[in-house]
Amino acid sequence: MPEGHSVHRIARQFRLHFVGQPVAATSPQGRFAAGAAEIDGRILLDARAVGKQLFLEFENDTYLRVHLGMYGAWDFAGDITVDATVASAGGRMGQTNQRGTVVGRFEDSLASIGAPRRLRMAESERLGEAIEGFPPAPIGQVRVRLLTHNAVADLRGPTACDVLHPEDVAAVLAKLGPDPMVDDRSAGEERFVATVATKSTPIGLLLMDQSVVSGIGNVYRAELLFRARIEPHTPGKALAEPHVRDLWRDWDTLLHIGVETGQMMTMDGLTGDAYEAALASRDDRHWVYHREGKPCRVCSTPIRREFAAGRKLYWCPSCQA
DNA sequence: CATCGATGTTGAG
DNA sequence: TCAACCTCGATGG
Repeated sequence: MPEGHSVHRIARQFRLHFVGQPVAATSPQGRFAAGAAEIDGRILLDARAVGKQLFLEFENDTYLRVHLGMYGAWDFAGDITVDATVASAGGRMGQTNQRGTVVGRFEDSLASIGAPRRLRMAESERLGEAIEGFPPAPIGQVRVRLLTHNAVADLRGPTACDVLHPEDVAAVLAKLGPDPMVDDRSAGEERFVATVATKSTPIGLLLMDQSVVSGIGNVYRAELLFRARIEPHTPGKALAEPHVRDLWRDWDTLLHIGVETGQMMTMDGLTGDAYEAALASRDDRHWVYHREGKPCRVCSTPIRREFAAGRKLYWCPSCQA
């Protein structure tokens, strides 16, 4: 269940360990057999994320486009190294076995390693055997397996997984708003500011609209609005332009932090005991997200929650007045 | 063990 | 507006 930062980290993992290699593509689950056959054996040329979408570019103008949606995840195994930024952030992305290979789940850096925690016994045994050899046997419903001579990536549960050609890729990209990791910094900001200024839609919905800005999900939405002290129902066009610019720049900041740490760090402004306490609780490390009824960390007013477009929106009615 | 809900999107009605 | 998609961790009995 990633927001944009996770997908950028996945793209980086593909760049580090798969780009430049011929890739054997299969669909152990069978549901993507035809698509896998199209890319099977081709060299991976590039891996890029735009918002929550991942584009793997193969030879012959062939792209694999993946959107993880709500449940999707990539599992990497083989000679996958934990990069320095992950290690320094205390991330537990991968677990090294005796032979120096790593099995890591790439939903985000804090996810459990190697296998779901509640594997059936038979699956645990299979996994144990699999780690000893390479490649490991696929576990569960693997939509796509991408395999090089020393690394493997398993995709499960994606919302979207398609083989595309350049014109299709262009069409997808055309529908996406700016991504601070992709677009030129000021160009992205100008696009975002200009779009928001035309919309009467509440800013709380605009931030979730991938055609307005790419990569923001429900957590970052709530946290960005709190950090900016903006009332979520405010129409976009009613916001003062400097505030909209600040929103964009804060998204740029949080996204870069997220990509480097693998965590949705939104309380970097906290210090001392409050920060430690927040980090100690994995489920309560944000300003307002998932904190309905709890006292605002700034003013102690109970955090409010409502459904907006089918998603839970959290905010402090006092700080974000 | 059964049930629920989730960091998301699409398409039907 | 809402169900479907599809997976798994959290929760409760």
